[in-house]
Amino acid sequence: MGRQPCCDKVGLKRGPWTIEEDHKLVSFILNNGIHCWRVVPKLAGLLRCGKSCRLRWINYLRPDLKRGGFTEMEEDQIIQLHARLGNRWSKIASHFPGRTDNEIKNHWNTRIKKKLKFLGLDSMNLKPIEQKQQTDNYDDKDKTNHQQLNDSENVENIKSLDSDGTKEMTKTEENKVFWDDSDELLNKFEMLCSTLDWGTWISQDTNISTTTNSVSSSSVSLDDTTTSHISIDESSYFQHDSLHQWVDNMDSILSWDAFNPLDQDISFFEK
DNA sequence: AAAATCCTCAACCGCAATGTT
DNA sequence: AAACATTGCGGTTGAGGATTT
Repeated sequence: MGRQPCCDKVGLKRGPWTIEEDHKLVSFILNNGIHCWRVVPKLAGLLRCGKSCRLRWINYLRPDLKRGGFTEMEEDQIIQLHARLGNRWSKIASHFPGRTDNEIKNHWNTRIKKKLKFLGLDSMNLKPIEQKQQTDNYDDKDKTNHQQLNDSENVENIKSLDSDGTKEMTKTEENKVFWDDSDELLNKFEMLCSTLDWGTWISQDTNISTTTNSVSSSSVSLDDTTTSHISIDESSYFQHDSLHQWVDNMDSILSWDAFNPLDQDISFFEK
C-alpha cells in the first residue's frame, strides 16, 4: 500500500501567507503550544496543511528567530561547517541559534557560492579551481562585482598562502593547487578569511547585510525555562505593524510547558 | 519608460526517518 | 513485525522585486 498524503489538499490554501493567517497561527501556538501539526490548522482555523503551518512557524514566525543578514563571522562559520558536513543544512543550522536551515541553504546557494567562486575556490571542497575556468565562468555582473571588490589582489593571496602563511603551496604543471588533508584545508581557509577583508566586501557587495545586521541582533529573547518572559526589540521584530503591536501588547506569555494541553480537544476532534 | 533579465527567498514537494498502534 | 501516521530534511520552484538593456 502506498503512503497516504500528509493531508487532504482539496480546498487547502497554498502560496504566500497573509497577515491574518500569521496572526491565527502565532496566536494559536503561543496560547496552546504545538502538540500535533496535523491538527494545528484545523484548530487554528486555517485552510492550510500542517506541514505548511510547521514550515511557516519554523522559518518565519518563531519568536526566537534571528532576523537580518548574515554577518561575515557567520558566513565564515557556515563555510567551515559546510566543508565538514556538506549539504546537511539542519546540522549546520544547529550551530546558529535563531537561524533556520532554509535560510542558511538559501544564503549558501545565492551568496556564498558566488563569493567562493570570486575567490577561485570550489564551493564543494574549497579547493582552488583552475584560473581559466574561473575566468570563463564569470558573467558580466560577476566581473563588475569583482572589479568593485578589487579583490584580484586577494585572489593572489589565496594562491600564495601556506599553512604558516609565508610559503607558496605546491603547484602542479596544470597550475592547480592541491590540499590533501581536510583539517589543513579548513585551517588554511580560516587564515584566508582573516587575510581577506570580507566585512568591507560585504558592505560593498550588498548594503542589506550590513544595514539589517545593525538592527537585528537578538531582537527577541524567549526564556522558556520558567514563567516565560519575552522582551521585544521594537526596531526589528515582526515586519507587520499590526502583528508587532499584537505581540507588543501582550502582558505576559506562558511558558511552553505551561500551555494547556490540547490532548482532549485533539482526540475529540479526531473522532 | 518599458521590456527583458537577473536575483532572492518563501514555500512546496517527495522521500526518509521516526513514532505509534 | 507490519502498517500507517507524523515529522524532518534537502532539493527545487516560482513570484515578485531589483537591475540592466
